Amino acid sequence: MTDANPIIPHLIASSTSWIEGEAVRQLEHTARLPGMRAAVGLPDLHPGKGYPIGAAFLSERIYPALVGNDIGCGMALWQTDLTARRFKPERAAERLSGLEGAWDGDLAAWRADWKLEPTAFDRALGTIGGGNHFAEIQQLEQVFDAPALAALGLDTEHLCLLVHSGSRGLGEAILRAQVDQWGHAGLDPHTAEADAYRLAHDHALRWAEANRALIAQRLLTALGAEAEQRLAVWHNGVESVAWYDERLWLHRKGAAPADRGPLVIPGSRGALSYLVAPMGDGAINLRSLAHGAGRKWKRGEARARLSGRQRPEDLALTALGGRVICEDKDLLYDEAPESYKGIERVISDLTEAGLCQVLATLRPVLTYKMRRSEQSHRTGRIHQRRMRQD
DNA sequence: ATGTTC
Repeated sequence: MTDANPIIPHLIASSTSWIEGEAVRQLEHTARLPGMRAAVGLPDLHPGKGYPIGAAFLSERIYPALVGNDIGCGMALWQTDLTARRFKPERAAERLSGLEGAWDGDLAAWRADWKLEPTAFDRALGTIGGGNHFAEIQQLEQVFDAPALAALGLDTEHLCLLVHSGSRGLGEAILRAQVDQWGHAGLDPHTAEADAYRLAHDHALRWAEANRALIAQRLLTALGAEAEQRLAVWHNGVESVAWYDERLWLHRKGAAPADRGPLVIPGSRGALSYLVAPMGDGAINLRSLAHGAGRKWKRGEARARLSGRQRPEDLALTALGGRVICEDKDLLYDEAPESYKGIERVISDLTEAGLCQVLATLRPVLTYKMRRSEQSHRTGRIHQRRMRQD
């Protein structure tokens, strides 16, 4: 079911930027959905499961499948009290483990602080998850706008912590219930069904935000550090927006909001991240910016392509000198810098289009993705041995 | 992306 008179999607990328054909086809297909009013592909556009990632869509209807399973996924930045001069990455790495398991703190109090209802997925509160999610200690590298940095409460002496995670199994369950009941048809916003989805969606936004805060707290506790949150955005979600004289629904799928002040657009583990200030009125970019470098290779593809030239231990230390904790080999390869496009081009596409300016860059120092417990480590080896025999 | 795996 597609619209007879589709709107023309706008792609924000210079002519020499490489965008996968499949991603553009998905963008065009999505632009044909009924009620679609505008569609934009950002420079990190890449193929997703039916719908592209790195895109924003303005529509008369609400499309849960367009938001995807990781409702509320986003980035939050803290300034820590760790000083860059004294920080010892190798010692810090030794202290970081166990963030995959359930938090042993007072979950009820945490839920109350964040106005969360109990869910069947609360054991995952405070866990990073897989895919491109991470918690990363970063150091401000180059400052282009010192007053803006000071206004944000950031300084170059202290290390930052950037957390990228989402709503884990909760968002997945919300999407699955929608697709089971309604397929991909989308919801009329003036219905009880739409109200029910919005309620669950908005709860997942808060859950995801609370998750990022608890991840930060657990990591900082392990390091004996304290921090204050400076920036927080989500890049998967749908919201009601006043668009000229209409009320429409703005879907962001791997698209950062450009209407909530400065934000960090992270590169891969082997690249700088960019602290940017959005610019412009948001008309051509649907009030959205890229959410990262954008995947170049599909998940599951990287290990075969890379393992001949890079061993897992090579990937544990990046070109910029950052350490990476990731004891899942497939994940380590999938998230290797080579699996991603260059963040520099993504940022220059945005700045050349007049959509943001760079305030500062941040260098990755220590990235935590996942540590295996002793027990699951053994299980993993047994599993691998059995697979080899098959 | 996913208490991802039957």
